[in-house]
Amino acid sequence: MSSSNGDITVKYPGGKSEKVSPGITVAELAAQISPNFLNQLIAAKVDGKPVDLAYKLARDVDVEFLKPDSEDGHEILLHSTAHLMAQAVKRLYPNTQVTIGPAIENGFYYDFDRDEPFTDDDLAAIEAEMQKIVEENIPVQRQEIPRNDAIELFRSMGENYKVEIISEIDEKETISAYRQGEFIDLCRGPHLPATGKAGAFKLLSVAGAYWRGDERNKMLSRIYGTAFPTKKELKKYLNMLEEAKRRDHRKLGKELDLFSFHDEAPANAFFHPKGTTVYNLIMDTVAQSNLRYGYQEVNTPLIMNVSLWHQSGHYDNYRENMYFTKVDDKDFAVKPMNCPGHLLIFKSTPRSYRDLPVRMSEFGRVHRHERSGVTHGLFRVRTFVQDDAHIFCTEDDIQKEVGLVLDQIFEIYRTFGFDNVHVELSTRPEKSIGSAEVWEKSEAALEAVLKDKAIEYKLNPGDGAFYGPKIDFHILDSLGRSWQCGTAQLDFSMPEQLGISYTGEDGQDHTPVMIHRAVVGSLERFMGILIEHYAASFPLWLAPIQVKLLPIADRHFDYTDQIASRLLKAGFRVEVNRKNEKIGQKVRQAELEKVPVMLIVGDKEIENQQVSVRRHKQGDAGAMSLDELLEQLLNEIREKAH
RNA sequence: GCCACCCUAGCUCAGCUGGUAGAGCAAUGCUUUCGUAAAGCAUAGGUCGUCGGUUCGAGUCCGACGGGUGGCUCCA
Repeated sequence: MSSSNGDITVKYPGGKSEKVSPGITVAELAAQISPNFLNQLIAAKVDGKPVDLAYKLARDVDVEFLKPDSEDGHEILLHSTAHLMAQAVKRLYPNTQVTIGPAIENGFYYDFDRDEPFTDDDLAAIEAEMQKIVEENIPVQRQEIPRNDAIELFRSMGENYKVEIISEIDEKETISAYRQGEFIDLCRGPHLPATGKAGAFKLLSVAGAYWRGDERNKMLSRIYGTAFPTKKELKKYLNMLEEAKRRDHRKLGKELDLFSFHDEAPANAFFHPKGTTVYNLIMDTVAQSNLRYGYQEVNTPLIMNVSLWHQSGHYDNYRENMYFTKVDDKDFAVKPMNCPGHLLIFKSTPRSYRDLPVRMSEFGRVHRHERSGVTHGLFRVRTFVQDDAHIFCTEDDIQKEVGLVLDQIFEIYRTFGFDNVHVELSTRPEKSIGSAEVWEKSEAALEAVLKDKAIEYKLNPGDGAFYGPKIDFHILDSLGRSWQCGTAQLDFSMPEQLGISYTGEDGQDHTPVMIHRAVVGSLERFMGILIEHYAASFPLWLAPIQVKLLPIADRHFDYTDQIASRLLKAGFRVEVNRKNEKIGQKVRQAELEKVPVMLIVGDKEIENQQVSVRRHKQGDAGAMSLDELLEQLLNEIREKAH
């Protein structure tokens, strides 16, 4: 589509355009602006498609130049660094087969097939070899190869995985490979123009991974790494990883005596007194809120006859994750979810439309047998308590009820210091039950709620549960990590399955809609998230020990005890440090324990009938009377200040 | 479940190529009674995850089991 004089038109994102001769490469185009500009580029997008700098323009196109600090550019940088690593691996370990090596969020990986899997100790050598290849500054060249030639090429190199991949590529697609020196890899591209363009990189870990993620396939050896345009950015990322490690709830949980794990009950948390305090505070916060939002709390058995689980469908769909037991020769199951129990309660009495909506909540302990390799601290355990609830209502109530659920969820997240929440709406999956009409209606209802409340959300088409669409809530913690916690799911299936009904205005029986909802989800997991979010420096209202009293010398014990007992009576969680230590050491201990308020008591305080206040991480806050302090602290707690 | 790595005192960790355990912190005792992130001295504490094997001899080598850590969707 070139113009009459043979030139083609190139349009840039800013709206500017120019005419150039066909056949010009992206690099040449950039060089016209300035050689220095070209030097900053690593690739480009032509008509929205990422291409190499060597890409030749043949017709009128939109061109966007890519630097490595853009999102698309960074992805290319990561991908090229993966190739760089593969080249280094092939140099060091020639009888290794390469498989795939994509860019991922925050990094890249490459899977290798090798008799001897890689260990952490190999990483340094591979990194050094990568650095050498960067210094060699080898040009990276794209080659388009006819299908059969490509198969022949990779077969002759003994790269059987590549051959397998090629044979699965769509007939219509062009097959391309990228060569850098002696290394050639099947790849769609684009890539950096030369290895010298690689930024700062680091190899992070090795892991096993199945070929194509399928556990029936061979286990390959995967190396993870990351790369950034500059050393500074790499360092920033590595610091963030260090910070995450420092905040790891498993580490802090042990250090601060919150909980422990034992071989006698793998992947099940034992909460110590301090951990139990935080755990109960989370539960109380939700329970209080539930009351305000019109929920009625219930309590259902842990173990129920297996027939119930046949009825609910859990036996067929969830059996692998359930615990079973035999009592009096009858088969029972330990509940993995609370819904069937709630349905039994609903069913236990005749219900009228006047009773709806029924909002039934339970802090229900569930047991799920997670596979041994997937458990992780408090984040993934085999028994946990859900702040579960089920709302039974009519189809017309859906919008209003879901609206209330949303309000409550946002309110509670704010209380815990999470202001940044992502919302996702998932719609009908391919495998689903229920009529198209009901699905449309309920999806529309959920969407209407979100629009009505002007909540931004991401749509996940086809990601809903088989029984209904859902809204998921992800909170962002202080390190910017995202955690899925709350959920609101519509369910048209289970009420019918268990035969629950209410009498309508028309005197007929109707099946109510059920909304499953959880705010914090798993209390265990939420506590883990909270620990990492606050780095265990909990706000006053959540801290397991709120006030630590630090007498200067033994003769101050009596006055200290008086203060302590007054604080206890006012409802505070208090400890006194009676060790034979200097005040500096007592302060240090209290700081390490992350106690929000330290009270130093000595001769001066006794004489003035005061306490000297020190706040965690802030330092000396001066002396004041106990009454003054109490007012301050009680106020802070009432507001649940962060 | 699968792959790699790890398991030594309450905690964090030393212990080289096998010769039968060590530090710091914590704990306890004594001295000290001290003003906002570590006082001094002393004492006690481990069948080196469990079981089996190799060896004259195993924390150390081999195997099984238990527990843990990082991974196992992100498709050349």
